[in-house]
Amino acid sequence: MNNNDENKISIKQIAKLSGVSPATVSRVINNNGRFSEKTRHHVMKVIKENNYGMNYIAKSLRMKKSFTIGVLVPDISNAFFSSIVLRMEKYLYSKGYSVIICNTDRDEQKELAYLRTLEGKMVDGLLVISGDQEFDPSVVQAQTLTVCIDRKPKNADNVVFISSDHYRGGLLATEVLIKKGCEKLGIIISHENLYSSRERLRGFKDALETYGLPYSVNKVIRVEDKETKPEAARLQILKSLRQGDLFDGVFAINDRLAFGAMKACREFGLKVPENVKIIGFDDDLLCTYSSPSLSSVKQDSDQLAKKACDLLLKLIHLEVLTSNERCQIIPINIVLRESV
Amino acid sequence: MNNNDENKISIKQIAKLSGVSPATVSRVINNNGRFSEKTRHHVMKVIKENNYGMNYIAKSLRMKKSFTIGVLVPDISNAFFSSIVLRMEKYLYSKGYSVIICNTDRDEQKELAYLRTLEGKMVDGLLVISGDQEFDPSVVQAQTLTVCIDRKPKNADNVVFISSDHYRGGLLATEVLIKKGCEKLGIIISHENLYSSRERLRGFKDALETYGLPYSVNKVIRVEDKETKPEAARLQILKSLRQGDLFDGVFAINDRLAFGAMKACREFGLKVPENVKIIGFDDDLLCTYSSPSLSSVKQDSDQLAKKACDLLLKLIHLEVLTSNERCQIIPINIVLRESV
DNA sequence: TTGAAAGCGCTAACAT
DNA sequence: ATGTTAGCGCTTTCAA
Repeated sequence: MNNNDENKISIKQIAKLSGVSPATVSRVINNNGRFSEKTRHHVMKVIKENNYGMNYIAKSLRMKKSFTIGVLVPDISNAFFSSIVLRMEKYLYSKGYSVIICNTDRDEQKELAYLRTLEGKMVDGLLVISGDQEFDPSVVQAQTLTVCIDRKPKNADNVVFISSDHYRGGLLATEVLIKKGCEKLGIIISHENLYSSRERLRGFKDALETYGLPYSVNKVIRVEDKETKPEAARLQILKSLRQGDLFDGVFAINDRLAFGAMKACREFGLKVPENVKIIGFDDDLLCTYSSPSLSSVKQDSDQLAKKACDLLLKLIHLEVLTSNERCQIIPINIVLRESV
Repeated sequence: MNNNDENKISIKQIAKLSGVSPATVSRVINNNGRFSEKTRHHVMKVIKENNYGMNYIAKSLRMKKSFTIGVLVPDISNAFFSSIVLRMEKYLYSKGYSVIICNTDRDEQKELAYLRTLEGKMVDGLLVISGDQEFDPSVVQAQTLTVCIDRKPKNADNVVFISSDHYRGGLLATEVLIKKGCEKLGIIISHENLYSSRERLRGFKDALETYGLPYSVNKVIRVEDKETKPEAARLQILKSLRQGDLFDGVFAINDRLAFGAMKACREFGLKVPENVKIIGFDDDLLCTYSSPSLSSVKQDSDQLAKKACDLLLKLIHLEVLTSNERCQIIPINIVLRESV
């Protein structure tokens, strides 16, 4: 199994060693027919013996296809994103594709620069996960196949869009709080220009309206965009509480914010869930292990990832997608725990 | 800014449009000298006007250099790994490299297959993060430059090794528990063939010895390798407790296990930290937000990532490394919180 | 069923 | 300072 050859061997050399032409070797490797069984056997033997490995760079140049997918993600260290990327990588690997990972940092310039690089590396497709602003397909070459996850494309025509039902998540989460008796609700939110954040907020507002609870701006607690950490949420909530802005229910736009909120309430002397009920979003693994355990809205990241990859592969194989396929909303689930 | 060209333009065409040769265009693009300022201006203008973008595949084939680094990681959805990968990607991007991410799933076959693919894609180097068994450099071509993080290379000669001081982490964590008065310690551990796990365990044992606490096998609570989730830890700890295996201090090999242990103790009626003190490893963001907050050993993932990349880049630039550089141990920190 | 040859877009040696 | 040319390793047309 030792592959310690200094110089990679090429198809040309395999051809010479096998006494056939490079074309035939290529046909054998790719199982393209037009060779005899006997030839196949012999060529394969030589390939094994010499530990030949395909040079995908040369293949890519010739075929204008890199067997590589670019994945744009704001920040891979985010638990939800990394779980999606994990799924994508596994699925795409099984289909013969590699994944180039691009942390955009929510920086438009970096995103743009990365797109240029990815084009230069001839990626066969783009998976765009979340990110500020709508994704503008005109910044990539028209032939660049793209699937957006949790991020609206500017021009839905050429780009596939797939998303969790964030609106419904916000709606149901808020409804849970209301049905548990909460009357003064707060929402804690960051990254408000994110499509998913806006949708969750919209769900929150609509729920309030449905149940006749007046929505007023002071119920929205905003956390600086660049501060997605629980600490920022903790401070903001504490500030609100100290200003006399009391609430008996909090919908946190994500679990990290929820953990920060829980801590703030505890520090302020409020008990969860007795005095204030809290629900988060993303169903982080640790929701079960906080005390009290945290209720949360769970996205089906497996399905999100798999569907996105499937659709991209269909595009790559030049299949025509129905308009239903080009825009899909994946249902969410509510997981109730002690915090409500 | 619209880049919606259907056909990418090549150096050859830029050359024709500029009235110079392809070689000159190449020189201008790569700033390789041997062209006049006037030519530069003109060529650059044509490049801008026609929205030329480098074809890195062709460049790679010619230069035998892909400006791409392969990153092998057991599971990117692990918080510690993803934070390292985030750092690596950012740093390498700033140096002009892209990152192909490979989840090995701790599966030797998948790892091997990926290595073949990466070689075929002519990656300029390999960053290997953790993983079972030692990394065997003989499974890759000799010229494949490799840096191992938290994973021992089988033959230290050709591969750079860089790791946190897991041994010291285990030692200090255990010491903290002992100094806080614990006398019956337990360690909860998974993935015991991981270099890092073994080192942490070794630190635990040595601390016990140093303080004259007899080490006996029943203090080691093992969690199935494939079950790294807190739930498995919770069940194992509960089982131990019910068997009458009481302890007043637990060192968990990672934070997830610690969270599970904390929950188990709570369920068994033990108070943390009054009855049992707990310390974890990795300093997950949520250590601060659990209740009680969790003490933990913090690895310097930023430095780990940066050093690993720096060393790899040095190898790529054919710099000779000193033996000190080829094997580095990064110090850890203990973060004490309520759980002790 | 097989082979010869062209060419993907780039760089680098060599020539001028 | 600039151009000519060969060739990286592969696939694919065309011819046999």
